[in-house]
Amino acid sequence: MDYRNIGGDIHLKQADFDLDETLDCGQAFRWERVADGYHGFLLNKSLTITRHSDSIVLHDTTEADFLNIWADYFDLQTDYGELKRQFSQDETLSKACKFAGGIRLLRQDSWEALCSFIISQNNNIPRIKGIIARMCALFDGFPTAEQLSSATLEEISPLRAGFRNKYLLDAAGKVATGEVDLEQLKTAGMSDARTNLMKISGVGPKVAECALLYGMYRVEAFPVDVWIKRVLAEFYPNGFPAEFAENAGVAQQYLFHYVRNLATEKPPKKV
DNA sequence: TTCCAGGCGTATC
DNA sequence: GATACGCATGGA
Repeated sequence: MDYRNIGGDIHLKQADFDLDETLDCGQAFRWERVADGYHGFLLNKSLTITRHSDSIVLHDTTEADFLNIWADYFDLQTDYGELKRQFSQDETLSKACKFAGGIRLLRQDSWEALCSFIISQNNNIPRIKGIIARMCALFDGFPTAEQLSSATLEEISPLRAGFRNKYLLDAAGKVATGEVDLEQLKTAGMSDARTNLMKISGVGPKVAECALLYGMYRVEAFPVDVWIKRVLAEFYPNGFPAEFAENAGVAQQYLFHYVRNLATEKPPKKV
C-alpha cells in the first residue's frame, strides 16, 4: 500500500478507488457526502474520507486504525484492475467496469450488513438510509444484536421500517443467542451459511446473499434483486457466465451500479 | 391517485 | 415446487 501519515491524516494513493462509486453505489448506507468526500461509519467507528488531487485522505486517523480497520474495510489488498481485466472479456461487464471503474467491494461488519439488507427489502435506497440513521439515533450508535434484541416492536416503531421491524427483532434475537453465528458463517460452506441465515424471519435468498457478500466477503455470493433480474433477462438469458462464478458478487456490484444509472436515462423494463 | 422500491411470509394449488 | 398476494412507508 502506498500511503503517508501526514499530521494525523493518512494520504493514500490507490488505483481503482472512486469515493462516489464505492460509497454511493448501494452497498453501504451510512456514508454521507461532505466537502470533497464522505463521512460515515463502520459500526460505531467514524471516518471522514476525501479526495485531494491524486490521493485519498483519511482524516484524523491513526496509522493503527488505518492498517487494522480501514485498509481491510476498503479492501485495499485486492487487485481490482485484475478483476476488471477478467470481467472485461464479457461485453456487458466490460461496459459496466468502464462506467464505474472505481467501485470496490466494502468489507462491512457482518451484523451491520445483515440488518441493512433486512431493511433493504421492497424498499428504496434513500429510505433504507433514513431507517438506519434513525436506528443509530435511537440507540446512540449502531445497536449490537443484544441491544436490539432487548427492544420491543413499540420501542423501535420510530424507525418507521414498517413490516421490517419484526424481522430486525428476530434477527437480533437469533444472533444474540448464537442460533445464527455470524463469525462461524464466515468460514462455513455457502450452502450451510445460506440455510442458517434463512432461519431468520425476513431473511430469504436475496438478503442472505447480501449478508454473505457485503458482511462476510463471500464474493461468490450473487444477490439477485429487481435490477439484476433485468440485467440477467436482457443480457444473460442463458445464465450468468460460470467463468466469473468465483467473483460473481463483485461483478454483480459493477452491473448493479451500471444499470441503475442507465435507468435514469431510459426507464427500466418490467421483468 | 397509483406505482414502485437491492423481497419475504403465507396461502393455495 | 410454483405462483399470487399482502405488506409499511414515502417519493415520484
